[in-house]
Amino acid sequence: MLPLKFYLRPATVVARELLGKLLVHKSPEGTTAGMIVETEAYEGAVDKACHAWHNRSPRTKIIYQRGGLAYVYLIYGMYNCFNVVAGPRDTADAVLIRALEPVQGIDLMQRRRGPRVDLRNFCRGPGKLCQALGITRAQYGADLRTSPLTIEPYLRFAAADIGVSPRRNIDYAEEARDFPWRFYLQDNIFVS
DNA sequence: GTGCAGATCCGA
DNA sequence: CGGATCTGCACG
Repeated sequence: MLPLKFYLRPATVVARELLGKLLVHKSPEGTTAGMIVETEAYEGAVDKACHAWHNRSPRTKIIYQRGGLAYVYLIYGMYNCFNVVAGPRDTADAVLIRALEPVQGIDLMQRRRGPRVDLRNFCRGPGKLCQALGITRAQYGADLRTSPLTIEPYLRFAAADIGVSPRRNIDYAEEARDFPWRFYLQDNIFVS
């Protein structure tokens, strides 16, 4: 379990430090887990790409809660995306988990993703990893320190191993489009 | 009430 | 490159 303090920092800091951590989901069907290899930070105070930017709605209210909770939303009517809420209460920070390296529960991931999908594509993309781990909006608001959906320490990487780039698919976000807030493990084949 | 765009994925 | 499929929000 990561200490609460880990989460009570800006999304840009948490996004970097989540790399190499283990995302674990203990579901009724079994346990699946993967190492976080790609993240994106969203900071609502200054970030037009953030769902909570000037927008406190039933869907986004969790982003204004303290860090360490799960923000899960439905995208394009079909896929779930999983975020880690960051920062203290009344900040609008969140970290989108974009890709995992599968670690545990490979068989269950295969069943959830389909028989023809190969290991490399189990968790390469925010929608795919939610499907592989069985994460849905039922986990909206889950406390990542006490619920079946948790994040654990796993591997540590040096700053030189971490790549930085603009975020994906936010062309609408004007100047925020170019913020270098996507973080990933260089040379990891599971990065999207 | 209606219309539309979205932090995606898959298959042609 | 287009279609799937649904929700939140703007508009009126």
